[in-house]
Amino acid sequence: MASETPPTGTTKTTDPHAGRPYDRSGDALILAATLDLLAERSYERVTLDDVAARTGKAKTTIYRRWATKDDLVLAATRSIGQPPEVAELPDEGTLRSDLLAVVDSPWLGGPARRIVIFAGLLSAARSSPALSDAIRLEITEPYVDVYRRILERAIDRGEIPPQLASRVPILADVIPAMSSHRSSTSGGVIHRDFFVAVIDDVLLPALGAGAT
Amino acid sequence: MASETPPTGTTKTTDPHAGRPYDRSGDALILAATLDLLAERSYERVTLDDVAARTGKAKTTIYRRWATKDDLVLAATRSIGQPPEVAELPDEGTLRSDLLAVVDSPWLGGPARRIVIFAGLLSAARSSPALSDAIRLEITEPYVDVYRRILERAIDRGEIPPQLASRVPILADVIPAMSSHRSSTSGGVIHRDFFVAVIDDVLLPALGAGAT
DNA sequence: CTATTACGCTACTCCTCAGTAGCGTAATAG
DNA sequence: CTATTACGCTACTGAGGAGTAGCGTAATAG
Repeated sequence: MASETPPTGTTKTTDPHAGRPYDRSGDALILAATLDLLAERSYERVTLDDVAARTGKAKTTIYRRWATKDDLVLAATRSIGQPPEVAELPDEGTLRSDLLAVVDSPWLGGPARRIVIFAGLLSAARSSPALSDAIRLEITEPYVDVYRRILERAIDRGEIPPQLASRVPILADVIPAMSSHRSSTSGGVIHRDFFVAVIDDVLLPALGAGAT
Repeated sequence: MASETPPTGTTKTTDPHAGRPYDRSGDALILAATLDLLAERSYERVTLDDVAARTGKAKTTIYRRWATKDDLVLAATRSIGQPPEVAELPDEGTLRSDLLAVVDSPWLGGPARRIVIFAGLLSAARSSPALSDAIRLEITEPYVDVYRRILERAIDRGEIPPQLASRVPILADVIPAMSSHRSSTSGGVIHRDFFVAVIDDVLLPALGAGAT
């Protein structure tokens, strides 16, 4: 079922490869265009003809790589990978600057585009449980986890009193939740001011850090 | 365009009404079923055949009232009306109990169903700007406004220091944002504990009210 | 009673879209 | 060179779903 990578390049059934080779360079292009379209319209309104038109590839070529639309979207999801902050947690010295570092991360093209892509993935998640699981496990959970780890490290550093540790799990959700909600209700672009306000007016005060 | 109420009952073109009258009782049933379906699947996956099947009405009957699917969903949105708290702000004495009163409101069948209906409306909002505007103006904004007014009244009562007034607009969004996000990511039902945690671990501490 | 209008039903049209078939051509291996 | 396999293209199938036509029947007014 999961036919993401048809020929492995080695150990083919008959012949390693004779004939014209796969144009691997096109794959990234197709997956990126799929994500872009998903960010623009909802999952159900993205057609494979759209993807073909935008990439200049033939629809049949796309189907030669991914058997179904769901497979394509799944592969596009997987192509995102995890946020770089998972591998290397930002360490700017203070909790506030650490949070801003995650907000300002260029991952997925920066905050504005990142939010919109998340919204697109969210619409896709409603269409298939497999897709939903993949998005949750590979994208949203690791991302929220970055915030969680940053908050916990602030406790370790003594920046936050340890008795507030129980609030960390729910507070780690605040920035993603607020920005997703803002994006989906107010339709337009989200400015950096909004993220700053969430941090300064919600998150940090909830940790007793702001000037109450 | 807005053909919500075909015959006004008075001042018809030809005749006030001769013949079999409209079955008005069916309208509420149809709109309610539309909302239910919208809560179950996304907008694009709700078909008028579904609505017809669930209500026992004929699809043609539905089309005699609402010209298009969008008109039907728009009417269903309008049928929700505003939360009762808009007309009468809960006054339980403390900010915390006021917030819980809104959370526990039976509006739209209580918190669990309310959140799910909101999610359905959100998916509909992506399909038409007119629908999006109606949902925002008539549902989400009045609802958030209830939280805003409750917070402001807490300032008036001296429960919150007035210099935190600038935080109120963004804090009014916290409960709707967190619950929508939780609902759309974790798929399942939302328990009351979650709302309580948002209030006790996020909202109230951000106002300097919790035991920091 | 007749006239009128709504209802339910079946069957249809039209369109979009996922996925496929087949062909001519481009790129590689040997 | 030939053999092989991928590509782009056009054209197609088939399903699903919005919206419509027409008919027989139910409910009202007069």
